[in-house]
Amino acid sequence: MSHFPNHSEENYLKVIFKLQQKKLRKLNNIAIANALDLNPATVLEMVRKLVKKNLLELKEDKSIQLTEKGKKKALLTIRRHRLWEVFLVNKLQYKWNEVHDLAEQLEHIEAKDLTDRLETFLGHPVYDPHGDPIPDKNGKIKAHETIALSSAIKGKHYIVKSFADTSDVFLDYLSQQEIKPGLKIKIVQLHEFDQSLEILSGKKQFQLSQKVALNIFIQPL
Amino acid sequence: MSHFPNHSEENYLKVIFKLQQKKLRKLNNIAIANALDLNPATVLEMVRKLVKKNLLELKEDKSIQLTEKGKKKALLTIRRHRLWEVFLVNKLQYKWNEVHDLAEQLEHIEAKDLTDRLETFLGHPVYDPHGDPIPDKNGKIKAHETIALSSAIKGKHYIVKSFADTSDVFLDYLSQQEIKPGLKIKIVQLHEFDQSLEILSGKKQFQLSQKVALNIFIQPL
DNA sequence: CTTTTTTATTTGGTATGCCAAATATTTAGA
DNA sequence: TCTAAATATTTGGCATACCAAATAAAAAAG
Repeated sequence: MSHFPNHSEENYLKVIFKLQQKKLRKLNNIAIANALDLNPATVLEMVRKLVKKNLLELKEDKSIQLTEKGKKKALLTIRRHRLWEVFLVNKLQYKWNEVHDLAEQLEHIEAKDLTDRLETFLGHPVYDPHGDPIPDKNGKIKAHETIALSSAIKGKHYIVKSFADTSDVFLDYLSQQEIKPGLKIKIVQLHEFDQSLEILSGKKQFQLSQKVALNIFIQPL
Repeated sequence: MSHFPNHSEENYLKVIFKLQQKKLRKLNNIAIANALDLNPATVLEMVRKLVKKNLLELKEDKSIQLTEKGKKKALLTIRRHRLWEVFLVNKLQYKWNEVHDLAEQLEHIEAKDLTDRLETFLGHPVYDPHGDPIPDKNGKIKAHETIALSSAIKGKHYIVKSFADTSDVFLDYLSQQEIKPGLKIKIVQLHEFDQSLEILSGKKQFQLSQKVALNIFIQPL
């Protein structure tokens, strides 16, 4: 039996998709290595393999890009990930900040129909518990018109939609502060000195660092 | 990320447990190799590794046996497998004969609480869709001294232990009637005509069809 | 334009889990 | 008991997916 060769491959594609979205300069091996916590030599090997499989391509400037095929594969993995997250939160009563790692395992399970059945069972959810949109069965994703909290305007009202960072530490922090998708906030004060902001939600007012604000996506209300 | 080393190991333990149950003479490498469709040399290697890990032991006659530790691990894997099968059939509407391979993948997923949450979500099923009993969280398979409610005796007191049918419709029905494990009941009346029964629980009295009674397991109080 | 730093690549190595084929050992049949 | 068949074991190899360390090449800085 082949040893779940899709796991590694899918993780690479998913990470590359996410890095591409961030549009940080040109995407290189080291960025991928950092994101996956791997050695650059390892990444190089895999990138070559994925190029051979027509899932990645190298542009003239040597930056790494997903092909259409690779992008679709990445999006279908993301789809599975997000649907499982919905399952874990809505059905198994996990907290929204606890499910990432578990979904990371479940996303690689492949079986005829599984994802679509899961989607049906969950009632065709459009967003996962972190507020991120769930790609459809063709890998199409609804682009939501969110902005980073760090670029919010003083005095305006917003609704929290989703988060850029999915690490445990960040999600724990958010859950401690009771910040979650759907939270309605008002920007009370912007501090130029350290780019931190003061925010009002209901009667609770709190201050967020720039680092945090960069990782929270909001929409104007 | 560790490379899911538990997959192989768990498959060996599970298969060995099942072969042991069949009590075919003494269990040897070739039997395991056949069951897993592997080369005997491969099995030998793994058996040695599992002996080193105190999951298997070799008896004087060189037959392969699970240790207590190994047996427990096997049973917990079987538990996960069977619970996922229930999920796939009852929630995702797969047919009972379609789910084995998929459950084979799901059973290896490990996360704090996952199995117990799944069990709760599924309504503490006692049998999987194939009619096999599901081990509890300690790896114990209930050698049940329960009887079906349909064979209860008039006037006696019982406690509801489990259910044979774990389908949504049945579980919904039970929850409407507020019947769940732990409920104490008294048999008020047996109707010979249709084999239905009248039951008293606290101050609430209700009638259950034979079909329902066949699917409820009870113990004398 | 040269030096330094960063990035890419090569090389040799690891672990897991698998294989086929050769050899040794055990068991059982005659 | 001797031999044939079954089983166990050894040996050398393969693929995947990783690594560290050395080297080469490219990019940035001076």
